[in-house]
Amino acid sequence: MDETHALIEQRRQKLAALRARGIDPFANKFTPSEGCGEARQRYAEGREVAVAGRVVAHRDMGKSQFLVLQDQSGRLQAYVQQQAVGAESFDVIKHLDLGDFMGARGPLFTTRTGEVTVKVQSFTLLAKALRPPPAKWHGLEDVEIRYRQRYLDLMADERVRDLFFKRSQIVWEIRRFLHERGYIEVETPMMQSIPGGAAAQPFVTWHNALGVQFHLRIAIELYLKRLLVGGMDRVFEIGRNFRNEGLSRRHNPEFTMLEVYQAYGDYASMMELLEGMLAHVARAVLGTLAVEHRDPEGKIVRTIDLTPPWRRVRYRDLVREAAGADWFEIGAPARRDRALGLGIDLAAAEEDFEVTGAVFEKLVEPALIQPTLVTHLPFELTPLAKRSLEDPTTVEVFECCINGQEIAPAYTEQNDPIEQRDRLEHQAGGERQKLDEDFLVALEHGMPPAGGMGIGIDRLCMMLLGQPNIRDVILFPQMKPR
RNA sequence: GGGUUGGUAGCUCAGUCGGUAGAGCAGCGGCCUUUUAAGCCGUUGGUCCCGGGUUCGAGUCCCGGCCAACCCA
Repeated sequence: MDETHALIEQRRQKLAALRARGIDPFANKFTPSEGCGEARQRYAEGREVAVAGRVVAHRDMGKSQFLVLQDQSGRLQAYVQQQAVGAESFDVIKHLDLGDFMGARGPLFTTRTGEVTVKVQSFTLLAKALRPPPAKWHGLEDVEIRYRQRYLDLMADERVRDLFFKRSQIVWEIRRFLHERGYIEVETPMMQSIPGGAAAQPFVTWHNALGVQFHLRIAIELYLKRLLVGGMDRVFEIGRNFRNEGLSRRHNPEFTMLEVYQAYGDYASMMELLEGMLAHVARAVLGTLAVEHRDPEGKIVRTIDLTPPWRRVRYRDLVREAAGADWFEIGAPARRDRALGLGIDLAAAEEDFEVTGAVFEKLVEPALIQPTLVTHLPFELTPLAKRSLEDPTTVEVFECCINGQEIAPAYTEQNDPIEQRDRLEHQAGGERQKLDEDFLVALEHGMPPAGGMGIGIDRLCMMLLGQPNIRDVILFPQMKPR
């Protein structure tokens, strides 16, 4: 970031030299006939093209030069001969820097080595780069620069570009899948006076004109349910949630959530929706339902099979497998002791169900690599779901775990306004958190029975794209300010 | 918050037992009209993260700090 570095100074001098020769180093416009990658794909000997891109390679051969231009569609080599453009223009090309943008016109041909190339007849300098690009062929290794200056990471590493193109496709295919099934996409407030729908610390902000405190939303849920009340039977929203928590390999304070609600559905219909959706997305974006995760050396470390139907298993059965078949018979104090004996930190677990929850989180969830729908969760964990008719100590809920992480919880949504009020009051524990009265009033107007689901898009992308760190699927992950 | 590892040229990295700071790439100059990690010749470039200490002498050893990654909480 040194403003006076010699390399930057050199480029500034080149800029001044270009201007002195009457050349505008930042042209207003150049209209390509096609992308660089497209020109290469649609090769025809002698076809005239106009292409533009960043200069990512420059090979000076004396009286001729090779450049490689890169744009979003790919790369195309450009060949410039002195006799074709004249000595003066040739000298401009000769002193181009890596990172500069240029547009070029000319016919396509194939070199002796088989490379599709545009033979430059004329060119336009589009943008002079005043700073050198980071690396030529090893990509960018400094992770902090990769995240803080993601544009450098993107220009240096094709794999990173591909990753984020794929993320975009994943979100696009989710939207397509839901639209095709009659779900409509909505947008609801991110600034809420009473943040609800999850148990998490919110970010606080302030509205000057109203003179009131707002919170950034921690979940979308309560607003989408209001829309169910209003008659929007199939709705979804994809958007940012904010939770005031620490950062980790799998937590970013702002993260993208899909929430989807289906009137006259339940948690079981959400299972089918989820299985169908992820199978569709994997097929469309990856071309397979067998998602391969590789280590840095390229060796396959695991393969996740998304072929429906997925394993369905009860919460209690998984806990018994991990913590002993008699886990639920031994009593709360013994459970606590045994959990500690299993090496589980119970500092945050006050209630008995939280002890079991810690066992699930620390021992069960990380082992669920293949897609698993965990059902019959204890009702204490989820105040917004309906109780199971067959076992009232559980709720009609599933948590979908893949790749050792919870990817999606889904409920049969609570639509009894009286029971809902009881549950929320109990969870709020008196003064600690204000109730969203407006939501409860909405429920009193009648909400159809419904299935609802939330999917963490970032974690979904981690799973589909084989990335172990959430920051590698978020373009600009949260960093401590410098 | 704890543990581990790391911080050296614009980038990627070496640096042995403590003995005057290195390579490749990039840059600059030269040669080369089908190269492609082009090649060949020459060359510029350093607060070795910061501050102390030990020593005749510290990139290297010791102490403290900052920053980062990973693991744990």
